[in-house]
Amino acid sequence: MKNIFNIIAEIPIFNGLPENQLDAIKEIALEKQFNKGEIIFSEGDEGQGFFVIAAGRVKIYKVSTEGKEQILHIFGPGQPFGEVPVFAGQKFPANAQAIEKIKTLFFPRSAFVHLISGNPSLALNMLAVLSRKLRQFTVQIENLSLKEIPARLASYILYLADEQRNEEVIELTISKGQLASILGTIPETLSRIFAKLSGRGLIRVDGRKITLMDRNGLEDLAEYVKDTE
Amino acid sequence: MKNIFNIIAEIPIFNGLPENQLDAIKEIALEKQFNKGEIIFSEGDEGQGFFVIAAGRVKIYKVSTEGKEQILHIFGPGQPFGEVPVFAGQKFPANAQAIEKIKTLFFPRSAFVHLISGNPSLALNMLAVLSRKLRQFTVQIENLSLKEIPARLASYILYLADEQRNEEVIELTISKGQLASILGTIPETLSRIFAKLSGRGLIRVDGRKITLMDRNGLEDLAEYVKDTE
DNA sequence: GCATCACCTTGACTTAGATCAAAATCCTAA
DNA sequence: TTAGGATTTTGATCTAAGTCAAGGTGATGC
Repeated sequence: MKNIFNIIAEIPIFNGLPENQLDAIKEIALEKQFNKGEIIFSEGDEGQGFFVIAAGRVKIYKVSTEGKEQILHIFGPGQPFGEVPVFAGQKFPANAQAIEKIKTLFFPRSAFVHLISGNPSLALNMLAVLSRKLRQFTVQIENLSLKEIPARLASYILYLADEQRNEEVIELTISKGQLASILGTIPETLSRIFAKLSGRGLIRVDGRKITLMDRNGLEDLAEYVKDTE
Repeated sequence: MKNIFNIIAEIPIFNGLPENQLDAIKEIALEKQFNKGEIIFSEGDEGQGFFVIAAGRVKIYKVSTEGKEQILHIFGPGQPFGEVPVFAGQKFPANAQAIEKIKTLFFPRSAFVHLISGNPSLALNMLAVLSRKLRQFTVQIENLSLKEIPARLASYILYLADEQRNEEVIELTISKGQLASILGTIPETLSRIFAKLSGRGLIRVDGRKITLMDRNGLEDLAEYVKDTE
Protein backbone atom coordinates (compact mmCIF):
# COMPACT_ATOMS: atom_id res chain seq x y z
CA MET A 1 0.00 0.00 0.00
CA LYS A 2 1.46 3.31 -1.08
CA ASN A 3 1.66 6.09 1.44
CA ILE A 4 0.94 9.69 0.62
CA PHE A 5 4.56 10.53 0.16
CA ASN A 6 5.07 7.93 -2.52
CA ILE A 7 1.95 8.98 -4.31
CA ILE A 8 3.04 12.62 -4.34
CA ALA A 9 6.52 11.78 -5.56
CA GLU A 10 4.98 10.15 -8.65
CA ILE A 11 2.68 12.98 -9.63
CA PRO A 12 3.94 14.78 -12.76
CA ILE A 13 3.32 18.31 -11.47
CA PHE A 14 5.64 17.57 -8.57
CA ASN A 15 8.35 16.17 -10.81
CA GLY A 16 11.86 17.28 -10.14
CA LEU A 17 11.14 18.85 -6.79
CA PRO A 18 13.60 18.27 -3.96
CA GLU A 19 12.60 16.04 -1.09
CA ASN A 20 12.03 18.83 1.41
CA GLN A 21 9.55 20.44 -0.97
CA LEU A 22 7.71 17.16 -1.40
CA ASP A 23 7.47 17.03 2.36
CA ALA A 24 5.94 20.49 2.44
CA ILE A 25 3.46 19.41 -0.24
CA LYS A 26 2.56 16.33 1.73
CA GLU A 27 1.82 18.51 4.73
CA ILE A 28 -0.92 20.46 3.00
CA ALA A 29 -2.48 17.59 1.04
CA LEU A 30 -5.77 16.11 2.22
CA GLU A 31 -6.98 12.70 1.15
CA LYS A 32 -10.48 12.69 -0.25
CA GLN A 33 -12.36 9.71 -1.64
CA PHE A 34 -15.44 9.59 -3.83
CA ASN A 35 -17.64 6.72 -4.89
CA LYS A 36 -18.53 5.92 -8.47
CA GLY A 37 -21.03 8.44 -9.72
CA GLU A 38 -20.41 10.99 -7.00
CA ILE A 39 -20.31 14.65 -7.99
CA ILE A 40 -17.01 16.17 -6.89
CA PHE A 41 -17.94 19.73 -7.72
CA SER A 42 -20.43 21.55 -9.88
CA GLU A 43 -20.11 24.47 -12.22
CA GLY A 44 -20.41 27.68 -10.25
CA ASP A 45 -19.25 26.24 -6.93
CA GLU A 46 -16.59 28.22 -5.13
CA GLY A 47 -13.25 26.53 -5.61
CA GLN A 48 -11.39 26.18 -2.33
CA GLY A 49 -8.59 24.17 -3.84
CA PHE A 50 -7.79 21.62 -6.50
CA PHE A 51 -7.47 17.85 -6.76
CA VAL A 52 -4.94 15.36 -7.99
CA ILE A 53 -6.12 11.85 -8.76
CA ALA A 54 -4.35 9.07 -6.89
CA ALA A 55 -6.55 6.28 -8.23
CA GLY A 56 -9.59 6.04 -10.49
CA ARG A 57 -11.00 8.30 -13.17
CA VAL A 58 -12.94 11.54 -13.25
CA LYS A 59 -14.92 13.26 -15.96
CA ILE A 60 -15.11 17.03 -16.37
CA TYR A 61 -18.21 18.08 -18.29
CA LYS A 62 -20.85 20.65 -19.10
CA VAL A 63 -24.58 20.06 -19.46
CA SER A 64 -27.04 21.99 -21.63
CA THR A 65 -30.45 23.09 -20.39
CA GLU A 66 -31.97 20.20 -22.36
CA GLY A 67 -29.71 17.75 -20.59
CA LYS A 68 -27.18 17.03 -23.32
CA GLU A 69 -23.72 16.53 -21.91
CA GLN A 70 -20.37 17.55 -23.33
CA ILE A 71 -17.31 15.95 -21.77
CA LEU A 72 -14.29 18.25 -21.65
CA HIS A 73 -11.79 15.80 -20.18
CA ILE A 74 -11.47 12.41 -18.64
CA PHE A 75 -8.62 12.37 -16.13
CA GLY A 76 -6.82 9.46 -14.53
CA PRO A 77 -4.12 8.80 -11.93
CA GLY A 78 -1.51 11.52 -11.52
CA GLN A 79 -3.56 14.21 -13.22
CA PRO A 80 -4.70 17.41 -11.54
CA PHE A 81 -8.13 18.95 -12.04
CA GLY A 82 -10.09 21.91 -10.75
CA GLU A 83 -7.14 24.32 -10.75
CA VAL A 84 -8.78 27.18 -12.60
CA PRO A 85 -10.37 28.83 -9.53
CA VAL A 86 -7.12 28.49 -7.59
CA PHE A 87 -5.42 31.01 -9.86
CA ALA A 88 -8.25 32.90 -11.52
CA GLY A 89 -10.01 33.41 -8.21
CA GLN A 90 -13.45 32.44 -9.35
CA LYS A 91 -15.82 29.55 -9.52
CA PHE A 92 -15.44 26.17 -11.18
CA PRO A 93 -16.16 26.53 -14.88
CA ALA A 94 -17.53 22.98 -15.25
CA ASN A 95 -18.70 19.90 -13.36
CA ALA A 96 -16.61 16.99 -12.11
CA GLN A 97 -17.90 13.50 -11.42
CA ALA A 98 -16.16 10.30 -10.37
CA ILE A 99 -16.74 7.69 -13.09
CA GLU A 100 -15.12 5.07 -10.86
CA LYS A 101 -14.45 4.88 -7.17
CA ILE A 102 -11.62 7.37 -6.77
CA LYS A 103 -9.01 8.48 -4.34
CA THR A 104 -7.70 12.02 -4.60
CA LEU A 105 -5.40 14.43 -2.89
CA PHE A 106 -6.92 17.81 -2.27
CA PHE A 107 -4.71 20.91 -2.09
CA PRO A 108 -6.30 23.88 -0.36
CA ARG A 109 -5.98 27.04 -2.34
CA SER A 110 -4.19 29.41 -0.02
CA ALA A 111 -1.71 26.87 1.27
CA PHE A 112 -0.90 25.85 -2.28
CA VAL A 113 -0.50 29.41 -3.51
CA HIS A 114 1.80 30.04 -0.60
CA LEU A 115 3.82 27.00 -1.54
CA ILE A 116 4.08 27.96 -5.17
CA SER A 117 5.28 31.43 -4.21
CA GLY A 118 8.38 29.94 -2.74
CA ASN A 119 8.92 27.39 -5.41
CA PRO A 120 9.60 28.42 -9.00
CA SER A 121 9.89 24.84 -10.31
CA LEU A 122 6.46 24.06 -8.98
CA ALA A 123 5.14 27.22 -10.61
CA LEU A 124 6.70 26.27 -13.92
CA ASN A 125 5.31 22.74 -13.68
CA MET A 126 1.87 24.19 -13.09
CA LEU A 127 2.26 26.61 -15.99
CA ALA A 128 3.12 23.65 -18.17
CA VAL A 129 0.02 21.77 -17.05
CA LEU A 130 -2.27 24.69 -17.81
CA SER A 131 -0.58 25.31 -21.14
CA ARG A 132 -1.12 21.71 -22.17
CA LYS A 133 -4.77 21.97 -21.24
CA LEU A 134 -5.09 25.10 -23.36
CA ARG A 135 -3.55 23.25 -26.26
CA GLN A 136 -5.99 20.40 -25.80
CA PHE A 137 -8.91 22.78 -25.77
CA THR A 138 -7.83 24.35 -29.04
CA VAL A 139 -7.96 20.89 -30.57
CA GLN A 140 -11.38 20.25 -29.11
CA ILE A 141 -12.73 23.54 -30.41
CA GLU A 142 -11.28 22.78 -33.83
CA ASN A 143 -12.96 19.39 -33.78
CA LEU A 144 -16.34 20.71 -32.74
CA SER A 145 -16.35 23.62 -35.12
CA LEU A 146 -14.42 22.47 -38.16
CA LYS A 147 -14.70 18.69 -38.38
CA GLU A 148 -17.54 16.30 -38.93
CA ILE A 149 -18.25 13.51 -36.55
CA PRO A 150 -16.64 10.72 -38.63
CA ALA A 151 -13.39 12.73 -38.60
CA ARG A 152 -13.63 13.22 -34.86
CA LEU A 153 -14.17 9.53 -34.31
CA ALA A 154 -11.25 8.64 -36.57
CA SER A 155 -9.01 11.05 -34.63
CA TYR A 156 -10.12 9.56 -31.38
CA ILE A 157 -9.43 6.02 -32.53
CA LEU A 158 -5.96 6.99 -33.74
CA TYR A 159 -5.28 8.79 -30.50
CA LEU A 160 -6.28 5.68 -28.55
CA ALA A 161 -4.12 3.51 -30.77
CA ASP A 162 -1.17 5.79 -30.10
CA GLU A 163 -1.81 5.70 -26.41
CA GLN A 164 -2.21 1.95 -26.26
CA ARG A 165 0.85 1.24 -28.41
CA ASN A 166 -1.03 -1.47 -30.15
CA GLU A 167 -1.04 -1.91 -33.88
CA GLU A 168 -3.82 -4.44 -34.02
CA VAL A 169 -6.67 -4.12 -31.65
CA ILE A 170 -7.48 -1.30 -29.32
CA GLU A 171 -9.99 -1.15 -26.54
CA LEU A 172 -12.33 1.64 -25.55
CA THR A 173 -11.81 2.56 -21.94
CA ILE A 174 -15.25 4.16 -21.66
CA SER A 175 -18.76 3.32 -22.80
CA LYS A 176 -19.87 4.33 -26.27
CA GLY A 177 -22.40 6.66 -24.72
CA GLN A 178 -19.62 8.51 -22.95
CA LEU A 179 -17.54 8.52 -26.11
CA ALA A 180 -20.43 10.17 -27.90
CA SER A 181 -20.39 12.88 -25.26
CA ILE A 182 -16.66 13.42 -25.72
CA LEU A 183 -17.08 13.76 -29.47
CA GLY A 184 -19.94 16.21 -29.13
CA THR A 185 -22.71 13.93 -30.36
CA ILE A 186 -25.28 11.41 -29.13
CA PRO A 187 -25.17 7.60 -28.90
CA GLU A 188 -27.47 6.98 -31.86
CA THR A 189 -25.32 9.03 -34.18
CA LEU A 190 -22.10 7.51 -32.91
CA SER A 191 -23.50 4.05 -33.48
CA ARG A 192 -24.36 4.87 -37.08
CA ILE A 193 -20.90 6.28 -37.68
CA PHE A 194 -19.22 3.19 -36.24
CA ALA A 195 -21.33 1.24 -38.69
CA LYS A 196 -20.32 3.53 -41.54
CA LEU A 197 -16.59 3.26 -40.83
CA SER A 198 -16.92 -0.51 -40.52
CA GLY A 199 -18.79 -0.62 -43.80
CA ARG A 200 -15.98 1.30 -45.49
CA GLY A 201 -13.52 -1.25 -44.19
CA LEU A 202 -11.62 1.20 -42.00
CA ILE A 203 -12.27 -0.55 -38.72
CA ARG A 204 -13.91 -3.61 -37.26
CA VAL A 205 -15.92 -3.20 -34.09
CA ASP A 206 -16.65 -5.90 -31.56
CA GLY A 207 -18.12 -4.49 -28.38
CA ARG A 208 -15.43 -2.30 -26.92
CA LYS A 209 -12.70 -3.78 -29.08
CA ILE A 210 -11.83 -1.94 -32.25
CA THR A 211 -9.54 -3.37 -34.90
CA LEU A 212 -7.76 -0.93 -37.17
CA MET A 213 -8.17 -2.34 -40.67
CA ASP A 214 -6.90 0.65 -42.64
CA ARG A 215 -4.78 3.09 -40.71
CA ASN A 216 -4.05 5.29 -43.73
CA GLY A 217 -7.72 5.55 -44.48
CA LEU A 218 -8.40 6.60 -40.93
CA GLU A 219 -5.64 9.19 -41.04
CA ASP A 220 -7.04 10.65 -44.24
CA LEU A 221 -10.45 10.81 -42.68
CA ALA A 222 -9.15 12.40 -39.51
CA GLU A 223 -6.76 14.79 -41.22
CA TYR A 224 -4.51 13.26 -38.66
CA VAL A 225 -1.10 14.86 -38.25
CA LYS A 226 1.03 12.99 -35.82
CA ASP A 227 2.25 15.36 -33.14
CA THR A 228 5.97 15.05 -33.55
CA GLU A 229 8.09 16.49 -30.71
CA MET B 1 4.61 59.01 -26.95
CA LYS B 2 4.83 56.27 -24.38
CA ASN B 3 8.17 54.61 -23.85
CA ILE B 4 8.56 50.90 -23.31
CA PHE B 5 8.71 51.25 -19.58
CA ASN B 6 5.35 52.97 -19.38
CA ILE B 7 3.78 50.41 -21.64
CA ILE B 8 5.10 47.56 -19.55
CA ALA B 9 3.96 49.13 -16.30
CA GLU B 10 0.38 49.13 -17.61
CA ILE B 11 0.25 45.53 -18.75
CA PRO B 12 -1.96 43.44 -16.43
CA ILE B 13 0.40 40.45 -16.24
CA PHE B 14 3.04 42.76 -14.82
CA ASN B 15 0.70 44.30 -12.27
CA GLY B 16 2.00 44.68 -8.77
CA LEU B 17 5.62 44.04 -9.64
CA PRO B 18 8.27 46.25 -8.04
CA GLU B 19 10.13 48.73 -10.19
CA ASN B 20 13.37 46.80 -10.39
CA GLN B 21 11.47 43.81 -11.77
CA LEU B 22 9.79 45.98 -14.37
CA ASP B 23 13.24 47.12 -15.37
CA ALA B 24 14.39 43.55 -15.79
CA ILE B 25 11.30 42.85 -17.91
CA LYS B 26 12.00 45.88 -20.04
CA GLU B 27 15.49 44.58 -20.65
CA ILE B 28 14.33 41.39 -22.29
CA ALA B 29 11.38 42.84 -24.25
CA LEU B 30 11.72 43.38 -27.98
CA GLU B 31 9.44 45.68 -29.91
CA LYS B 32 7.84 44.09 -32.95
CA GLN B 33 5.35 45.67 -35.32
CA PHE B 34 3.04 44.07 -37.82
CA ASN B 35 0.86 45.55 -40.52
CA LYS B 36 -2.81 44.88 -40.93
CA GLY B 37 -3.33 41.39 -42.28
CA GLU B 38 0.16 40.15 -41.46
CA ILE B 39 0.50 36.64 -40.09
CA ILE B 40 2.31 36.75 -36.75
CA PHE B 41 2.68 33.01 -36.42
CA SER B 42 1.10 29.87 -37.80
CA GLU B 43 -0.08 26.67 -36.19
CA GLY B 44 2.86 24.31 -35.90
CA ASP B 45 5.57 26.99 -35.85
CA GLU B 46 8.14 26.68 -33.11
CA GLY B 47 7.37 29.18 -30.39
CA GLN B 48 10.47 31.11 -29.37
CA GLY B 49 8.60 33.43 -27.06
CA PHE B 50 5.29 35.18 -26.58
CA PHE B 51 3.78 38.57 -27.35
CA VAL B 52 1.98 41.29 -25.49
CA ILE B 53 -0.05 43.78 -27.50
CA ALA B 54 0.89 47.42 -27.01
CA ALA B 55 -1.51 48.75 -29.64
CA GLY B 56 -3.96 47.26 -32.12
CA ARG B 57 -5.78 43.93 -32.26
CA VAL B 58 -4.91 40.36 -33.11
CA LYS B 59 -7.01 37.34 -33.93
CA ILE B 60 -6.12 33.80 -32.93
CA TYR B 61 -7.80 31.22 -35.14
CA LYS B 62 -7.87 27.78 -36.69
CA VAL B 63 -8.71 26.90 -40.29
CA SER B 64 -10.28 23.71 -41.61
CA THR B 65 -9.01 21.91 -44.69
CA GLU B 66 -11.97 23.37 -46.60
CA GLY B 67 -10.98 26.86 -45.55
CA LYS B 68 -13.57 27.54 -42.88
CA GLU B 69 -12.15 29.63 -40.07
CA GLN B 70 -12.85 29.43 -36.36
CA ILE B 71 -11.69 32.38 -34.28
CA LEU B 72 -10.55 31.40 -30.79
CA HIS B 73 -9.81 34.87 -29.45
CA ILE B 74 -9.50 38.48 -30.46
CA PHE B 75 -6.97 40.24 -28.26
CA GLY B 76 -6.34 43.93 -27.76
CA PRO B 77 -3.90 46.22 -25.92
CA GLY B 78 -2.37 44.82 -22.76
CA GLN B 79 -3.21 41.21 -23.56
CA PRO B 80 -0.62 38.47 -23.99
CA PHE B 81 -0.84 35.77 -26.63
CA GLY B 82 1.23 32.86 -27.85
CA GLU B 83 2.30 31.72 -24.36
CA VAL B 84 1.42 28.06 -24.70
CA PRO B 85 4.75 26.96 -26.27
CA VAL B 86 6.69 28.96 -23.70
CA PHE B 87 5.57 26.60 -20.95
CA ALA B 88 4.44 23.46 -22.74
CA GLY B 89 7.60 23.41 -24.83
CA GLN B 90 5.95 22.73 -28.14
CA LYS B 91 4.58 24.44 -31.17
CA PHE B 92 1.89 27.09 -31.50
CA PRO B 93 -1.52 25.40 -31.38
CA ALA B 94 -3.19 28.00 -33.63
CA ASN B 95 -2.58 30.90 -36.00
CA ALA B 96 -2.25 34.59 -35.14
CA GLN B 97 -2.92 37.45 -37.52
CA ALA B 98 -2.89 41.24 -37.03
CA ILE B 99 -6.37 42.53 -37.85
CA GLU B 100 -5.07 46.09 -37.52
CA LYS B 101 -1.62 47.60 -37.64
CA ILE B 102 -0.17 46.49 -34.34
CA LYS B 103 2.70 47.11 -32.01
CA THR B 104 3.77 44.32 -29.71
CA LEU B 105 6.38 43.47 -27.16
CA PHE B 106 7.99 40.11 -27.69
CA PHE B 107 9.42 38.17 -24.75
CA PRO B 108 11.94 35.49 -25.69
CA ARG B 109 11.20 32.20 -24.08
CA SER B 110 14.34 31.39 -22.13
CA ALA B 111 14.86 34.91 -20.81
CA PHE B 112 11.26 35.03 -19.68
CA VAL B 113 11.35 31.63 -18.03
CA HIS B 114 14.48 32.71 -16.23
CA LEU B 115 12.72 35.84 -15.06
CA ILE B 116 9.67 33.98 -13.84
CA SER B 117 11.86 31.59 -11.89
CA GLY B 118 12.98 34.42 -9.67
CA ASN B 119 9.64 36.10 -9.42
CA PRO B 120 6.70 34.35 -7.81
CA SER B 121 4.27 37.24 -8.35
CA LEU B 122 4.95 37.14 -12.04
CA ALA B 123 4.42 33.40 -12.03
CA LEU B 124 1.11 33.78 -10.24
CA ASN B 125 0.01 36.51 -12.63
CA MET B 126 0.80 34.23 -15.52
CA LEU B 127 -1.05 31.34 -13.90
CA ALA B 128 -4.05 33.63 -13.56
CA VAL B 129 -3.89 34.56 -17.24
CA LEU B 130 -3.78 30.95 -18.37
CA SER B 131 -6.57 29.99 -15.98
CA ARG B 132 -8.80 32.70 -17.35
CA LYS B 133 -8.13 31.49 -20.86
CA LEU B 134 -9.06 27.96 -19.82
CA ARG B 135 -12.31 29.26 -18.39
CA GLN B 136 -13.04 31.10 -21.62
CA PHE B 137 -12.44 27.97 -23.64
CA THR B 138 -14.87 25.97 -21.54
CA VAL B 139 -17.51 28.57 -22.39
CA GLN B 140 -16.62 28.40 -26.06
CA ILE B 141 -16.82 24.61 -26.10
CA GLU B 142 -20.16 24.76 -24.34
CA ASN B 143 -21.41 27.22 -26.92
CA LEU B 144 -20.24 25.18 -29.88
CA SER B 145 -21.49 21.88 -28.57
CA LEU B 146 -24.56 22.66 -26.54
CA LYS B 147 -26.09 25.86 -27.87
CA GLU B 148 -27.65 26.83 -31.14
CA ILE B 149 -26.46 29.79 -33.09
CA PRO B 150 -29.22 32.20 -32.01
CA ALA B 151 -28.25 31.54 -28.38
CA ARG B 152 -24.59 32.14 -29.17
CA LEU B 153 -25.39 35.42 -30.87
CA ALA B 154 -27.60 36.52 -27.99
CA SER B 155 -24.78 35.73 -25.54
CA TYR B 156 -22.33 37.66 -27.62
CA ILE B 157 -24.58 40.70 -27.81
CA LEU B 158 -25.11 40.67 -24.05
CA TYR B 159 -21.41 40.26 -23.51
CA LEU B 160 -20.72 43.27 -25.70
CA ALA B 161 -23.38 45.29 -23.92
CA ASP B 162 -21.74 44.48 -20.60
CA GLU B 163 -18.36 45.44 -21.91
CA GLN B 164 -19.52 48.68 -23.44
CA ARG B 165 -21.55 49.72 -20.37
CA ASN B 166 -24.27 50.98 -22.61
CA GLU B 167 -27.92 50.22 -22.06
CA GLU B 168 -29.14 51.49 -25.38
CA VAL B 169 -27.03 50.94 -28.43
CA ILE B 170 -23.94 48.85 -28.77
CA GLU B 171 -21.49 48.69 -31.60
CA LEU B 172 -19.80 45.69 -33.15
CA THR B 173 -16.06 46.14 -33.07
CA ILE B 174 -15.51 43.62 -35.86
CA SER B 175 -17.14 42.80 -39.17
CA LYS B 176 -20.13 40.49 -39.25
CA GLY B 177 -18.08 38.01 -41.22
CA GLN B 178 -15.54 37.85 -38.40
CA LEU B 179 -18.34 37.60 -35.87
CA ALA B 180 -19.67 34.59 -37.75
CA SER B 181 -16.26 33.00 -37.40
CA ILE B 182 -16.22 33.67 -33.66
CA LEU B 183 -19.65 32.10 -33.25
CA GLY B 184 -18.71 29.03 -35.24
CA THR B 185 -20.86 29.72 -38.28
CA ILE B 186 -20.78 31.44 -41.68
CA PRO B 187 -21.86 34.93 -42.77
CA GLU B 188 -25.04 33.79 -44.55
CA THR B 189 -26.33 32.03 -41.47
CA LEU B 190 -25.42 34.88 -39.16
CA SER B 191 -27.24 37.30 -41.42
CA ARG B 192 -30.39 35.20 -41.27
CA ILE B 193 -30.19 34.98 -37.52
CA PHE B 194 -29.77 38.71 -37.13
CA ALA B 195 -32.91 39.00 -39.24
CA LYS B 196 -34.72 36.47 -37.05
CA LEU B 197 -33.85 38.20 -33.78
CA SER B 198 -34.88 41.52 -35.28
CA GLY B 199 -38.15 40.00 -36.44
CA ARG B 200 -38.85 38.77 -32.94
CA GLY B 201 -38.31 42.28 -31.60
CA LEU B 202 -35.27 41.40 -29.54
CA ILE B 203 -32.85 43.73 -31.29
CA ARG B 204 -32.68 46.30 -34.01
CA VAL B 205 -29.73 46.19 -36.35
CA ASP B 206 -28.36 49.11 -38.33
CA GLY B 207 -25.00 48.30 -39.88
CA ARG B 208 -22.67 47.70 -36.97
CA LYS B 209 -24.99 49.34 -34.46
CA ILE B 210 -27.26 47.05 -32.48
CA THR B 211 -30.04 48.31 -30.27
CA LEU B 212 -31.18 46.06 -27.47
CA MET B 213 -34.97 46.13 -27.61
CA ASP B 214 -35.68 43.32 -25.14
CA ARG B 215 -32.87 42.45 -22.80
CA ASN B 216 -34.89 39.85 -20.89
CA GLY B 217 -35.79 38.13 -24.10
CA LEU B 218 -32.14 38.02 -25.10
CA GLU B 219 -31.14 36.65 -21.72
CA ASP B 220 -33.74 33.90 -22.00
CA LEU B 221 -32.49 33.05 -25.44
CA ALA B 222 -28.87 33.03 -24.34
CA GLU B 223 -29.46 31.19 -21.09
CA TYR B 224 -27.39 34.07 -19.93
CA VAL B 225 -26.16 33.91 -16.37
CA LYS B 226 -24.35 37.04 -15.41
CA ASP B 227 -20.94 36.14 -14.09
CA THR B 228 -21.09 37.60 -10.64
CA GLU B 229 -17.75 37.95 -8.87
C1' DG C 1 -19.05 60.92 -60.39
C1' DC C 2 -18.25 56.52 -61.29
C1' DA C 3 -15.81 52.13 -61.01
C1' DT C 4 -14.38 48.75 -57.97
C1' DC C 5 -14.09 45.87 -54.24
C1' DA C 6 -15.38 44.22 -49.83
C1' DC C 7 -19.14 43.18 -47.19
C1' DC C 8 -23.73 41.78 -46.37
C1' DT C 9 -28.28 39.89 -47.50
C1' DT C 10 -31.69 36.92 -49.68
C1' DG C 11 -33.45 32.79 -52.02
C1' DA C 12 -33.62 27.89 -53.29
C1' DC C 13 -31.81 23.67 -52.14
C1' DT C 14 -29.15 20.01 -49.67
C1' DT C 15 -27.51 17.54 -45.85
C1' DA C 16 -25.44 16.10 -41.40
C1' DG C 17 -26.95 15.05 -37.50
C1' DA C 18 -30.77 15.26 -33.95
C1' DT C 19 -35.13 13.32 -32.29
C1' DC C 20 -38.44 9.85 -31.26
C1' DA C 21 -39.59 5.16 -30.95
C1' DA C 22 -38.68 0.45 -30.70
C1' DA C 23 -35.98 -3.62 -30.73
C1' DA C 24 -31.78 -6.08 -29.72
C1' DT C 25 -27.84 -7.06 -26.94
C1' DC C 26 -25.16 -7.23 -22.93
C1' DC C 27 -24.38 -7.39 -17.81
C1' DT C 28 -25.09 -8.16 -13.30
C1' DA C 29 -26.94 -9.84 -9.26
C1' DA C 30 -30.29 -12.54 -6.78
C1' DT D 1 -30.54 -18.98 -14.87
C1' DT D 2 -33.05 -15.77 -15.21
C1' DA D 3 -35.11 -11.07 -14.40
C1' DG D 4 -34.13 -6.42 -14.93
C1' DG D 5 -31.66 -2.70 -16.17
C1' DA D 6 -28.40 -0.37 -18.86
C1' DT D 7 -26.35 0.05 -23.18
C1' DT D 8 -26.37 -0.18 -28.05
C1' DT D 9 -28.41 -0.50 -32.50
C1' DT D 10 -31.79 0.35 -36.15
C1' DG D 11 -35.51 2.78 -38.51
C1' DA D 12 -38.35 6.75 -39.83
C1' DT D 13 -38.64 11.48 -39.63
C1' DC D 14 -37.38 16.32 -38.79
C1' DT D 15 -34.67 20.45 -38.72
C1' DA D 16 -30.82 23.64 -38.07
C1' DA D 17 -27.50 25.16 -40.56
C1' DG D 18 -24.49 24.75 -44.66
C1' DT D 19 -23.96 25.41 -49.82
C1' DC D 20 -24.44 27.65 -54.06
C1' DA D 21 -25.86 31.47 -56.61
C1' DA D 22 -27.37 36.02 -57.29
C1' DG D 23 -28.12 40.69 -55.86
C1' DG D 24 -27.71 44.63 -52.99
C1' DT D 25 -25.21 48.09 -50.22
C1' DG D 26 -21.67 50.94 -49.02
C1' DA D 27 -17.11 52.79 -48.88
C1' DT D 28 -12.82 54.21 -51.25
C1' DG D 29 -10.04 55.93 -54.49
C1' DC D 30 -9.13 57.66 -59.14
